[in-house]
Amino acid sequence: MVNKTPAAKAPDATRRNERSRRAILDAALEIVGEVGFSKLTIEAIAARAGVGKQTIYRWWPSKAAVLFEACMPEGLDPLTVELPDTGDIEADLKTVLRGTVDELRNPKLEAPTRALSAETQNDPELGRQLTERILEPQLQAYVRRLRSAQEAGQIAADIDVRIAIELLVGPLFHRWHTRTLPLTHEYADTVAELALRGLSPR
Amino acid sequence: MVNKTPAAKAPDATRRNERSRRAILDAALEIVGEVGFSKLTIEAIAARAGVGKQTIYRWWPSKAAVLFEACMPEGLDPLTVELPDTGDIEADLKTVLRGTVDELRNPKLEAPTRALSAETQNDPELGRQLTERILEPQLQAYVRRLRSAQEAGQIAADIDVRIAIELLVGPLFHRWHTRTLPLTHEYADTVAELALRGLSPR
DNA sequence: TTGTCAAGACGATACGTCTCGCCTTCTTCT
DNA sequence: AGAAGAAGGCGAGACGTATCGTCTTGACAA
Repeated sequence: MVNKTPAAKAPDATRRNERSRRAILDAALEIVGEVGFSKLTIEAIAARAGVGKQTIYRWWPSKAAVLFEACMPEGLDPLTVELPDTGDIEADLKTVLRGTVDELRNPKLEAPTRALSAETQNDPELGRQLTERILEPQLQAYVRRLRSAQEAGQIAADIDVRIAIELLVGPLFHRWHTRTLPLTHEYADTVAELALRGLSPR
Repeated sequence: MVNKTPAAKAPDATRRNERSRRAILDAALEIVGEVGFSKLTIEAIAARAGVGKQTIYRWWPSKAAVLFEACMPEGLDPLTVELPDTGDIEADLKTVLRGTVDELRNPKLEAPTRALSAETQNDPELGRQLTERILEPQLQAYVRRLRSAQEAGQIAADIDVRIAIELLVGPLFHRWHTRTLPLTHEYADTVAELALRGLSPR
């Protein structure tokens, strides 16, 4: 048996229409920015993209999956994600965390990003894919940079770098999720300073 | 003008049926636990609660609002939320963070909690209410406990306690949101230790 | 008398499946 | 090589179902 469900014949990806694919992704991004995720419907995407509904259902399992692909950087090799390494771990982390703040505050990305973040709570499989294809490559870049800092003696050698990462980015995402206080560069700097103080050798 | 929309006449809360209210909240919790938030419908709640749909629409603006009220502790005075203070800030924080981990891992609460967390991303007004009535009272308890630690010289006096809190709970919620690594008591302890190391006086 | 209540009818909307020609691409036959 | 199918994605939209939020009815309680 080839397919999990014998009735489900997989579509032939080699015959796929790239123009339609792009039109769908662009339409989804436009609409979610205009009216929000709850009013983003498959029918509206199809209408704006000038596409049949079946063309969407054929290639994506949900509107969240469409939005996910629409947010994916296209030709970007995940392995190219790299953090700066000037030798000064504090300066480098501040640079990166400030960049994260800028991305989270980017008005063009906010609607789809929040929609996807929300959707991962109720759709663990989507969350798994998002983690694997977007989050994990970035975390691996952190891992490499923090190991480098450990070898330089700037971070205690016995610290689990995965936990170190969460100490750095957790507070930023928490503030973004809860919208309690403004997410600023100053905040990123303070978090970097305090976290590094906790991570440095005694 | 009394109402924002003249046509909207406010219902008379004094004549409200408490039995129906409880049946609705209980039904909502049951259903979201069984089939998830996306399949939680107003019609299903009304049917299971033995209630007319209008009785739900009359008192709540959305299914998320119903779930929110269903998750609210009933007779609990928010001011009574208090963190332990044994004088040992590290031990106390570990106790509290372990409790948070236990709550986040509680199978009965997981479905509604994730659903509400997701909904706050796309509904800022709901997020505001959830922050005000659930999150903020707990944060205030943290503020009091951390100020006490500052007075005892266990935490640097020049640190913004709001940021200190985010350093403590941010990593926990980040792991809960992303489901990357297991959320355990050991993790809570490590976060408390590392964060406190960053917060302690130099 | 007034207003909530349970029940459910109602039109609107979006769902996901399907059917229909149209068109492109690949295969086969002369 | 060129013509004639064969296969399958495509745009369009009809279809039945589900849920939406509003509205109506009659019972009941304050």
